[in-house]
Amino acid sequence: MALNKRDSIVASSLVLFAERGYDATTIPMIASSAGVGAGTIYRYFENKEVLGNTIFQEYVKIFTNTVENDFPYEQSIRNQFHHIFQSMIQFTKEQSQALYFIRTHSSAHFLNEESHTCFEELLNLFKCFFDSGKEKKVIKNLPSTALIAILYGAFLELQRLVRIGELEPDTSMLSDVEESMWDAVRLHM
Amino acid sequence: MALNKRDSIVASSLVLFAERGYDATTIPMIASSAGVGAGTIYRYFENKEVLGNTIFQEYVKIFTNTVENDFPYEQSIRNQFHHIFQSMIQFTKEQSQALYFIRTHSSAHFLNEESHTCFEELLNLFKCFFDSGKEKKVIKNLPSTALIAILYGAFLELQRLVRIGELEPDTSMLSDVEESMWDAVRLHM
Amino acid sequence: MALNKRDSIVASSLVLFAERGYDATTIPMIASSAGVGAGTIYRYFENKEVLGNTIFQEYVKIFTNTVENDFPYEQSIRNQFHHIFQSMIQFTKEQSQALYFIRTHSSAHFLNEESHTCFEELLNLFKCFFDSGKEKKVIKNLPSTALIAILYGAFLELQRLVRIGELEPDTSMLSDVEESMWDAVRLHM
Amino acid sequence: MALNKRDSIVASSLVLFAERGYDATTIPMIASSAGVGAGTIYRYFENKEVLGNTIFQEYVKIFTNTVENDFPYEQSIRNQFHHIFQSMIQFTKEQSQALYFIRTHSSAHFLNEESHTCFEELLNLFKCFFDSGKEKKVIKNLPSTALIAILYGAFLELQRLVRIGELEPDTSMLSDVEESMWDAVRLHM
DNA sequence: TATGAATGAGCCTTCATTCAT
DNA sequence: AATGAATGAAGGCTCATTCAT
Repeated sequence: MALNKRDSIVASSLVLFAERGYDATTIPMIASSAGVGAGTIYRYFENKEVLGNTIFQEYVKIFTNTVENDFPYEQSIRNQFHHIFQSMIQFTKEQSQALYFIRTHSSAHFLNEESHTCFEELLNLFKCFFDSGKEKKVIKNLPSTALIAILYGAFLELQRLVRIGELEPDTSMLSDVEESMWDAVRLHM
Repeated sequence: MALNKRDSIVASSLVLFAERGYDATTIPMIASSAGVGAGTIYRYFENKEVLGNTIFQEYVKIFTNTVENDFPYEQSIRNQFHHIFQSMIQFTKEQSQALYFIRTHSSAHFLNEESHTCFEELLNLFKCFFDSGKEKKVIKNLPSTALIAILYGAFLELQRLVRIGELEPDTSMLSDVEESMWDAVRLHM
Repeated sequence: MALNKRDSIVASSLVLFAERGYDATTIPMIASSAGVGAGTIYRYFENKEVLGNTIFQEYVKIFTNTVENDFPYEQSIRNQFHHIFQSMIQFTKEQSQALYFIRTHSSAHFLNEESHTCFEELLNLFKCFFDSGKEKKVIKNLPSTALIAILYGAFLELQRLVRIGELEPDTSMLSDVEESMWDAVRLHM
Repeated sequence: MALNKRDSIVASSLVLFAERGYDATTIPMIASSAGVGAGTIYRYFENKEVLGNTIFQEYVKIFTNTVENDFPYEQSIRNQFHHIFQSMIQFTKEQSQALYFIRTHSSAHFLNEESHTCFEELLNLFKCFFDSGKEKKVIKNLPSTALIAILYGAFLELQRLVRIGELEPDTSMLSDVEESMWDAVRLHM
């Protein structure tokens, strides 16, 4: 926790935004949780809205990078799906609060154009994957947005369970879940 | 809209809570939208928190009832799944705002014990279904909480797309989605 | 002091703005001086800036009306001057703080276009008078803005003395001052 | 502008206080305008209030000295008046911001006893002049405070016009103004 | 000596809640 | 029972002031 002040503010904000939501989180809460004065926050972020957008974009980008990193474009759709699923798990592990924050705020009123674009880019990654999968007749012929919703929605809800301690994310369970979600999107012949 | 005042307040609150979120909705907003004086709301609800919890519980119960109603306990797991899926769609159609409100507020900071219990009961319905399905070797051997998360999470995310107009909920698409989600949870032999 | 709330707020604001200046006067100060809650001020004025502008315009208009009222256009320049001087004295008596507030804030940073226009109209009254006086060769041939400055500036400073109790505004002194100021602007042949 | 730091702070403060007013001028503004760190200001002035008072007194004293300097005690009242008027013009020219600052802050809330005394001393100069003039039956028999108000008030208002560019301070206009103000205070027989 | 990051008191403003009507 | 004017606690934010470097 003994990071520099900016990181400390970001970390505390993320946790509070995830736990209570942006609107129910006050600047004094963030300040005290980050161990800084309320005024200090304004040395790093113009205002609360900018803070919210910055954090949103920062973590969406980390998520996007996690998925994009070493993406096995040359391999089978199933392997690509495996990569995506593993990326989601890895991001969840490293940034347990971040994914939940992104989920609960991806259409929040305070998000600006840039944040939306940033989020679209993430979704676009998934879209490309599903489109190529549909082309190869490996993925169900549902709208890509729907396929993303199924994968992303299910994953987020699972992640919520892990967060609140209702689900133990051991390897075997995770691989079962991966199989379940693959079953959901793949074309059964 | 000429309901009695209480219902009018509940209806208006639901819409506003769904559209703007609980924290960003003010009592005067609700009052003016419900066509009553601000003070009147306090004749029916002790305070904003009670109002929020009441609405949450009310609609979760309606959802629960929709699923429980005419539940085909005697029929196949697949038929039971169909019933559940149809119930979700029906509830979505009838109470388009309600499901979104429940989704976005199911772990809101203002919810009290009773609200959480109420929500657990809804999830428990699904749990029972999945448990019996697993027993009969028709449903994947994943924790029921995980299966619920997959079904519920995916459905909610899809519903969000419909809400924002990104997805057209025609019959054929819906039946494809049902199939996809059944694929996700059923045991493939 | 038992006026309605709006008037009470206006009256208190005027006194405080005059005594401490707009920037050094806080909303809580006004509220407590007016005997209302801080929030109440915002039922009557959108914000502090609007409050400042409203008061400025309100009193400038009263001043303007005081001067315009029964203006003896048909009479001699000297009589017109007498009317103007008497109007200033009357306004000062009735609204002792107002003139000082106007003086100290007539180029304040918070004034909007409308306030400036309103003030220009007041100055224009004087300008017209001096212009007609110059035409008739009764008033010195100085720019009207300068003549206004001399009359208005001197009067304001005198009024300040009365306010702080350094000068007793009895009739004979006032008529001497009027004579002095008339001497300042009239053309001596 | 490469003065020592103290002078640089004083000069910058004067300009900002004159332009924006004491209350609307922040310490960081002064610091950046003076090219020093914000903390440095506190090496030279205990706090903002002390800074304000110091500057007020400093410039009032310069004004006083300008008037006192080479005062023609031996000459006629008219000549003395000319000296005073010329001093005011000279001070205005050299310290254009200072006179405006003094004018707009001469009864500011932050001024302490010493500042008021200092200002009184300036006024006292004028008082002595008018008293001796009245004794010699050259000046109107008005209270000296009133005569000062007329001279000083008119002059300040004129100076404001020059400042905002509404009046061109050429020699002929200035001598007309001097004549006008002399007419205001002198005894007409 | 000089700095500017950090602080927190206090500002303006909003809004849940009360209460006289 | 219903209202909405009034309230004041609390939020976001600014800025005079301090202090470690």
